[in-house]
Amino acid sequence: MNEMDQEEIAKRRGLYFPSFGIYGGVSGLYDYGPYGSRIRDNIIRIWKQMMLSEGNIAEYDGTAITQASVLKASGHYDRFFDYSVECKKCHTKYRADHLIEEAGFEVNLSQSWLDEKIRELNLKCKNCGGELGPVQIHKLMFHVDQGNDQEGLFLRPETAQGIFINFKEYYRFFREKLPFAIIQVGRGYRNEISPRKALYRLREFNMMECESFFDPVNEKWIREPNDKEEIKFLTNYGKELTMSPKEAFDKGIIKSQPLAYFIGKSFQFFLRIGIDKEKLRYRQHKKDELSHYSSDTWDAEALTSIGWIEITGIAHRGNYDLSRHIEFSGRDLYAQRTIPQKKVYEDIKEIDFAGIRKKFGKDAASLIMQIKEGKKEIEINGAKVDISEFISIRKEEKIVDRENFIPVVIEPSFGLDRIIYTVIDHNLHVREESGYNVLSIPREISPYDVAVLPLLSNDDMEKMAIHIFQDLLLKNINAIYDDSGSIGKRYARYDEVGITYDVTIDHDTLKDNTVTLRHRDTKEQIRIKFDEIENRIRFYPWNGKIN
RNA sequence: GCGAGCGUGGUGUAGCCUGGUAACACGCGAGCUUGCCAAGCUCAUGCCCCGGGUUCAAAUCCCGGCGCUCGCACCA
Repeated sequence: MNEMDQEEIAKRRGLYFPSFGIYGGVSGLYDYGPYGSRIRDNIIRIWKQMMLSEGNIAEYDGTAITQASVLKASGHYDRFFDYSVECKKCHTKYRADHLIEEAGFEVNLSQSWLDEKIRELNLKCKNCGGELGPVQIHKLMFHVDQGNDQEGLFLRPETAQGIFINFKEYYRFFREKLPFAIIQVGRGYRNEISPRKALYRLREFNMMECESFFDPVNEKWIREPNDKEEIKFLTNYGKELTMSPKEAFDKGIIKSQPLAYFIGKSFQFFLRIGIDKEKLRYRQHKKDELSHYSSDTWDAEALTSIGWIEITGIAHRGNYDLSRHIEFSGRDLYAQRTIPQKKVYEDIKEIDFAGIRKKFGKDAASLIMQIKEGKKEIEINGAKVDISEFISIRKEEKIVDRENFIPVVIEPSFGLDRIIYTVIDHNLHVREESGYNVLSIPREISPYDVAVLPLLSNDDMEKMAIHIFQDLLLKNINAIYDDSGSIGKRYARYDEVGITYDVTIDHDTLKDNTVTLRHRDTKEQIRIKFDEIENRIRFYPWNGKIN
């Protein structure tokens, strides 16, 4: 299936389409239509269900509008600018900060500094030796004008930060035991310079993120990594390996147990929603490719008609985020671990308030305040006063069996839109015999459970079909009804948007309440009583094969 | 942001060079066909990205804007 086919079908069939179409659209913004929205929701539902079924994962839902101070702590505020220079002669573009780094200098991220440094070092175009133009700035975060934060507000460039900020809420929720994880499904916003390729690079996009927290001395998830599935790995040395995540961890290819665990988990998720495992690999980031905070990152990449694309990143973020938020907010975002009991002696300062009051009278209040502030030199009206006789230090014995630490984080982060693109790419086929399209996505993510179709458009059959349609709706089955055009045309219509089953009402239905159940992939049909439909599409879904 | 190409019914395209009634296929709708895999027939619906200019006349030529595709760069 080539790239244009997907976009054409997506537009024509209501999977997704450019936003604000009647006004010409805005690049990098796409809407999901009637079928696309349902596929998307089904994928989210499965993902949440798989994650929450771990038992020690809880859900979070934060706002997209974010205080500048959060993004200063996270590092986005400083790093979400691109500084570029362009060669005046051959128009090759460079990152200004990269040029200076390559010249061996520490970079100070300000536009004027970069500009001056390039002149000072007399840097030239690497391509043609031409003179470089002025340093240009590109803001990669959307700014929201307003808010009481002096810097204004921003749309979040990732959903993760809200989770880190609320770490303590969840730490309490999990009764102060690690490991646990927090998931969030939501939108992120990046002001891409040139969004491209439909759902591949968007300005507003859907993410499904999971932040899992560990004690660094016991970095271990509650379950073992998958040892059943053979997965293709591409290491940062460029070596290709095929093995299970468990084996990859045991052999030290993946250094972190939870990282291996979530690779396995994500793999099972991908298979379940219909991604082709032959077109899936996990590629380790090279040293120079790693984010500023990460010591190891593996990207799940899918081979699609636009090449290998990153659909999920599983990153070891260390304790970067929490330690930054501790530093910037001054708040306690520590976890605690139990340690062997030990005795600690603490100095307790005892102050003889009565004695001070007796000696200094009305000046006592000022003195006591100064003592409490911890001042070394106590004075009254500029004159030093000796108050040592009123202060005594007492040693107190204390038993300590807990200590603070900053948890480390493993983050699997799923790019939902790219995943949807990949699922469609991997499942959209052209029927050889007819040349028509079939979207063979798994039943679980089908936009509707079933299409209800009268064979003929006559009153009796339509009446019966609508009756069956209503009955299915009452059973909470997502059914869609259609009596337009010929039966073959309708089958083709629903095959193309991935609906797995069609129920057809024909002459026999009127006589004996049976219908035919057709399967999208095999085009086979079986005849069943209409009150068995639910059973055969929900509880014991028919696989489309006739014995 | 630069360079190149492009923007015509719901979708895919022709027409543009050489200005003069906008075309084809599919789709969608109504009907006939009583038919199980986009069948056929009849009828109907519906389009020149936006703004300005040139001209008697602009889908067509010119300018600007917006958008798309590819390449460069970017992808934190």
